[in-house]
Amino acid sequence: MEVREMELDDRKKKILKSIIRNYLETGEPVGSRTISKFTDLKLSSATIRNEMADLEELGYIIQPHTSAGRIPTDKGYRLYVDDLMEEKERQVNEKEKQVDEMKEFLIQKVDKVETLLQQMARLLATNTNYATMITAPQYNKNKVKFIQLSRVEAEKLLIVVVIDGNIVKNTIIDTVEALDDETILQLNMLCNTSLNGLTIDEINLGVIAKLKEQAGVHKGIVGSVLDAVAEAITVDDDLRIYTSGTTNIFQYPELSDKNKAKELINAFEEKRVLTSLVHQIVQKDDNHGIQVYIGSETPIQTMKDCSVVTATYELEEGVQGTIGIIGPKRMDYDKVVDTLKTLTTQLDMIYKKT
Amino acid sequence: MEVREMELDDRKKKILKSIIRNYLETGEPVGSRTISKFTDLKLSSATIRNEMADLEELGYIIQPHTSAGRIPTDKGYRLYVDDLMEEKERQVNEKEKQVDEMKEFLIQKVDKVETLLQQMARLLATNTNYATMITAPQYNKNKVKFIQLSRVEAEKLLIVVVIDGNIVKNTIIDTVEALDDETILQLNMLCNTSLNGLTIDEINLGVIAKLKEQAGVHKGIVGSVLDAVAEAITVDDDLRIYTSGTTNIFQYPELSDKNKAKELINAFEEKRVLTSLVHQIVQKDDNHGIQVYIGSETPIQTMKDCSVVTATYELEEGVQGTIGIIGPKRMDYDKVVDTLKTLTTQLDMIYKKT
DNA sequence: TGTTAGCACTCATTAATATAGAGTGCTAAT
DNA sequence: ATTAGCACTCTATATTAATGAGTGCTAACA
Repeated sequence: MEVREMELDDRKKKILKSIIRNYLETGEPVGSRTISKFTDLKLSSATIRNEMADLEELGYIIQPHTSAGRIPTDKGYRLYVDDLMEEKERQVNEKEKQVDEMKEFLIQKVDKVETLLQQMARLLATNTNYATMITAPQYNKNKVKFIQLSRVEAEKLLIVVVIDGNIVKNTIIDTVEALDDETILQLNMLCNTSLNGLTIDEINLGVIAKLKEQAGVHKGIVGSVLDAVAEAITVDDDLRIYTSGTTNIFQYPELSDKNKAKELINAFEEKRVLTSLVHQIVQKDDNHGIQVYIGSETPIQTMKDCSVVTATYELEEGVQGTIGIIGPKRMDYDKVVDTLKTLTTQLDMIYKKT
Repeated sequence: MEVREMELDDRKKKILKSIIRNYLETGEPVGSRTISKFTDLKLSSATIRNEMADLEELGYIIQPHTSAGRIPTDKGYRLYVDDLMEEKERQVNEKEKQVDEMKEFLIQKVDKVETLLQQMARLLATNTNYATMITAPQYNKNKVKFIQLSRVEAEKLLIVVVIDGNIVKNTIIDTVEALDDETILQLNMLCNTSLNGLTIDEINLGVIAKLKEQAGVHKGIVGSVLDAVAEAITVDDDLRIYTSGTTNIFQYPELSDKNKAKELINAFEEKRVLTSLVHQIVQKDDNHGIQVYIGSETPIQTMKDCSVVTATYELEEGVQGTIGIIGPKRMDYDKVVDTLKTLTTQLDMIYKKT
């Protein structure tokens, strides 16, 4: 047997691409005869068989069992996504239709971001037939715009914080003693003068500690108020994840095994599991930070039989969130990436203009 | 053949009860021999067979196929729940343990009601092995306590509404023209004097329309502000449903058929579907409004193969919500009812005391 | 030297068949 | 009224056989 470096020449690539394409559609192992007819290479099945043997040796495809066709490995998918996949020449019609449908959704008065996100998730899910998730925007880089304290009961204080992007957060706290109007006014002044313009990150870091020290006569109250402010602006970022179409996974036999399905759907229900998909730091590129995780590449163990595609969206400067699409490894990468691009672009346009 | 009214005598009841008990445990059709040994009636299987034939004729049980045992019909379950079911003599230990576990959860500082509800749902789900849902409290009967308008940007107005139970709702609206401090002050006065103390229902009914008419110089702005207030207090009550353990249904073969499972889980994901389970008007009885829907009795079509048990809880006077447990028709009714009673009582205690 | 036809072989899927067992309904005896 | 006994039904399970898709390898070919 001749020992030499095996090359992934052009023909092999074409064959691999055909195999993957075919598998993406059917979900069945694909054999040499199919490829022989499928491609324009005019090669006999026997030749294809030889090439396939090579591709298997190179680790791009694998046989589920001895006398079956080949299916792509994670490595194969990776190559496909990185090199082989072409921007699909989708009919403009379809694209337009999709965008229209989206606009229709968006035009319905969605004052609450939450509603918008839930609708987006649903739209994406029905459009792609995969499971989707959208995180609420992270505001940590945004600045506090306005703080207001007001008494709602003798010993209860309402704290409202507005941050860039006009996100409102609030808490009600118990004050140990009743506060008179004068004190509340002072507290208001203090908070606004010292916290406005700071980002949430900055506030959490240490400003509060300093402020507490500086607090004069109302030391105790200032402390608890500041704590409450800090909490109000930090809390619950991890909870706000909207999902949809989780039951779409039943469409894909390779995922709808009872145990797998249970685990997967569970992950979607326990949304905190999904947080590891969130892009922590979003580098601004024109690709909307699209990332493709194939099989075991994904950060979530229970999704090792899936592929995950994530993108970032930006409602306003600095108000960003993550969109994720989760499907079988044989997901239609072209379409998904394309859809995500369209969606994020669209969002940018709609919201940036306003 | 003798024609006579068939009686559901005591022995038949005992047998029916045994059949159902047994079926609840195993999920398998139960045969005459089993019952013959299971009960203390000291009857032979042949006798049981005769009785079973009668029970079938009466519509309480049915044979899935000719040579199988019997399973209860919805009518059978209904009789069981209404008449045959006894307060199970659960070991106090277990009950205590359960409550303790619950308290442990509750003691963790759960300032946000949402977090509490989500945790409760989860706790219930793991405890019962069924799917659970909890609605956020409805506040429609509660009164507006406090309204505050403040300017966050030149032409943006923040509206904060606090209602009984210290629920805070807010919106930001665009004002057509910039408002000066004086105007805002006036608006504040107007809202507070005319809306405070009214229930949400009342406000929605017609107060706003009247107010708009009375509005003097700032007619336009008053209108939009009031609309915003109305919207802030109405919005999103239907969205706030927390679910957990939906994948538990996979444990029950009769539900884990792919299509059924898909439909069911979907219903849980599209939470609005669940709203029909909410008790619209809660009559105050010591049974916590516990209701049992068996099979086709349930208001939700997709759950016609399930049973649903609902109860109401009350965090504070007038702040009520619904808890639902959804499982197979052969759910452990005793345990579920019992658990719900314990939970709601416990909630009442914890929150009423404070 | 790369390509192809041909053939023996493997293995999953499907269908066909047999077997075992649970449970019933009915009859006749107690 | 109750029960033992038996023939009968129907599901579930295991066994076997048949089918066919697909491979790897060899030898012939351009």
